[in-house]
Amino acid sequence: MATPYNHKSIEKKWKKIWEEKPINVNDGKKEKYYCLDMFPYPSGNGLHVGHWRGYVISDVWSRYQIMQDKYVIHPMGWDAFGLPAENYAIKMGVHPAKSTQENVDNIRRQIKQIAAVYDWDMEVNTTDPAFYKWTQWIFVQMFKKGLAYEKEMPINWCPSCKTGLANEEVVNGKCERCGADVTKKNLKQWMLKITEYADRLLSDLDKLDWPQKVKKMQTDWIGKSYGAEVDFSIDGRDEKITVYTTRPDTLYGATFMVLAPEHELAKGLANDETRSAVEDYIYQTSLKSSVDRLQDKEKTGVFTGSYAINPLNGAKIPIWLSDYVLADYGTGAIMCVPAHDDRDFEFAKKFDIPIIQVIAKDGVEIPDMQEAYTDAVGTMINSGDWNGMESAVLKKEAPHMIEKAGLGKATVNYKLRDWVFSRQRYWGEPIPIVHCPDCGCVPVPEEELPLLLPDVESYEPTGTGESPLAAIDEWVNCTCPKCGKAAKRETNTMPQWAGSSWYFLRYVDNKNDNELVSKEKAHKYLPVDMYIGGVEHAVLHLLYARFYTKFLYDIGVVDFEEPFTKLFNQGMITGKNGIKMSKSKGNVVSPDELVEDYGCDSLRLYELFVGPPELDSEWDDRGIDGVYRFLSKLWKLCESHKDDNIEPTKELLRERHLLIHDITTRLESFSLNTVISGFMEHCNNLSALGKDGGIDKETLTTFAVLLAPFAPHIAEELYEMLGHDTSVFAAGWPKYDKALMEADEIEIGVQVNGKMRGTISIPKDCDKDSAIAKAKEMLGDKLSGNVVKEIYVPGRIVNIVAR
RNA sequence: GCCGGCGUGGCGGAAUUGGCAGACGCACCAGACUCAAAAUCUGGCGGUAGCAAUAUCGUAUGGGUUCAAGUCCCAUCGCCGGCACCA
Repeated sequence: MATPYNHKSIEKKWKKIWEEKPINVNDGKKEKYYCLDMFPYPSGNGLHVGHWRGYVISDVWSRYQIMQDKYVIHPMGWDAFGLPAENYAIKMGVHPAKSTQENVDNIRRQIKQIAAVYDWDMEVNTTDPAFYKWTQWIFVQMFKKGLAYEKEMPINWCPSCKTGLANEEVVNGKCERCGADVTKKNLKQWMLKITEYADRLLSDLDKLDWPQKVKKMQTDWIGKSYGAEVDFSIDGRDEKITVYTTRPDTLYGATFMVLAPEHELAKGLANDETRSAVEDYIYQTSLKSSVDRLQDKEKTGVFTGSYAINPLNGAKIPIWLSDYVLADYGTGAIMCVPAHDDRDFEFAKKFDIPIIQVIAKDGVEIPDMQEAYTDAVGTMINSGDWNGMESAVLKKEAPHMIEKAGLGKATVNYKLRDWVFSRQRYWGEPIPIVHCPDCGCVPVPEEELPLLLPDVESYEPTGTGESPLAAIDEWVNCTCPKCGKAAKRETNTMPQWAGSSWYFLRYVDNKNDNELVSKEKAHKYLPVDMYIGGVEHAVLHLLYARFYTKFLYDIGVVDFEEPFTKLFNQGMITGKNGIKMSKSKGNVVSPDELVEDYGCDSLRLYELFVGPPELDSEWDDRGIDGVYRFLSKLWKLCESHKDDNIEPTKELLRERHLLIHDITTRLESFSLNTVISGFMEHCNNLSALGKDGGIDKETLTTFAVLLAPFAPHIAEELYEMLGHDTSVFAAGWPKYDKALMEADEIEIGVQVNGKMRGTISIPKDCDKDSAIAKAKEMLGDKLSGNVVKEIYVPGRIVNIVAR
């Protein structure tokens, strides 16, 4: 009696068995493999099919490693502090601790449906005091090393989220979280000196097996450039202004200088005549949001009334202020060479400033210049001693020449800025610092950590730049740990990235009260071998986590400098027409019903089958029927196998080894969508081959074993049905034999002048003459004219060139 | 503006990296089973011409290299992503 494929009973059965007898065991001898998902923040909406994809990919990969006899570390946790969680709680009118807990429970339930081999004993939650004790501890260590410092400066401010933001959180002048226009606000902030690690963060990218795209994004974000700082004296004054330039070769062409309006000397350079205009310009600039400042296409500026002296030739050049110069990059002041820089050219044209060419393009000065010549290609002119030199050579040598002459120094600059680390919000780790009137900033003693986030009724953001914690007197008022005098606590909290910058270290030792992670376990189980998640964290989380890891390496906590050896970015699953799934668009597909109707195995396969895992894919519910039919077909094929004594035919044996080969090579290269199509194709082939004599047990068993990482429940069931009494995951990964994959007779294409004209069947090791002869025989009178050339590529093609 | 990536049937997508374009699946069409439908099974499914064998065109567009190009080179168009006054 044939029974149809019943996903419900099969999946229920094997979930229970795995719970009783886990398939992933640490016997202390096996090689470890750490496969990590980017942990989710517990949103109130639960998971949709897009979230599933990443978890299915990582689970397939983990199960494959288990079948390679490795002990796989595959943990899951919750990034539960931060803005999204807090905003959700405000909306629902509950305390974030409560809503976060509920959301975690719901998502954990959904993730368990995936039937992933997560080790739930390793679970972490960034809002757990036993966890954030160490988030705070790391901050204290950074403070002690001078890497965490306080600074008052204009920072990015999101008026909607009512908090300061890091540079990385501002996307096109808008808040990364809510999309509101970011403004500037002058606030005293905690900063982390990530710039101290800029060079290592850049150079160590070479060591990583990461997508080129992500490496490039980090490289660009760090933005290293080589150049020179050049000192210009101010005419009639003692002060000097230092500018940064990457084109010191064009120094003779500087015809003016521009300072950022925020530059400390800006105001002082004005004279009685220019003072009101200068002060007005500085004031107007301060009102502009970063969006306005970005979008202003027309250059604006004001002449200060002062002049700088070009150190090379003593030329007097006017000093201007303009908001196209950034205060926080380089020195906040630039020398302007309009002939060889687009922005300077535009500015010079608008304000009628002279343009002096110093590089002769193709050996001549450009007559009637309409745009700047920005290439460093050509011979120097109008440049005193430098005349006749090659610009490209001079560009490299000039910084050292300038340094030697005492006019400045060769220097390197980065676009990367220090990390604004304070948030004026409630739902985050309190920064463990006490402000003492006598001792200044004093860290909370390590034995007093964690510094608990006080439980309060009202936690909504104030919008004033003060944290909600500032209103809780009994928490704020404390005594200085150093001198015992009355003092006040720091009231800002940490950004969401604080916990996610190191959580992957904690999984392997999540109950350790004495250390962030024991040296032994860190050495044994880390770093992460495979990290899987969306590309949206390319410069945020991934840069911060690398920074934290390098710091922890420097203070001896871990013995590796890079946290994630290999990175895989899965593409997004979108709704119809590539529209991002969202509740407001009403195009969210929940996995819950699909699991109910088709089963976890089918949904797992379909998540992979929709498209290449690294690309975005549009979700279409109808397609899941295809994978369900495939599983049903396979089920029937195995169920109809009754005779274990069937010997495989040569064709079946070949099919078996081709199957192993195809699945293994495609899985190894992460081409998971073609793994699934490969299963379907070979299932169809087997079905055809087995029509007469049936299929041998070994071939069907091999199919079940290969399918195990992808559709684990049905694989176990089929494996058992075929008469095996151990788990399919203990079967070991099948090996293919190349010799058995080859057929004796192969079919190859025959072309005449490169056009397909038919096929011939020849022995696999057929020599050229016989192949050509056979091809000509097949072609008959289709071949006309004189044969000029005969091409035979064994196993591929015959091409006859005739005129 | 600069830097990446991509462009293949009605749709999602394959193509051993230069060697039979459209695997696999969805949708669709026809047939079988059925009183009927669903499910299932069998077959078909890029365009044009033809009853057909077959011919011919065809991987965004135009050129090139090659015995052979979806794949390599040059130019153009379109879409997506990143950065965006970083001197």
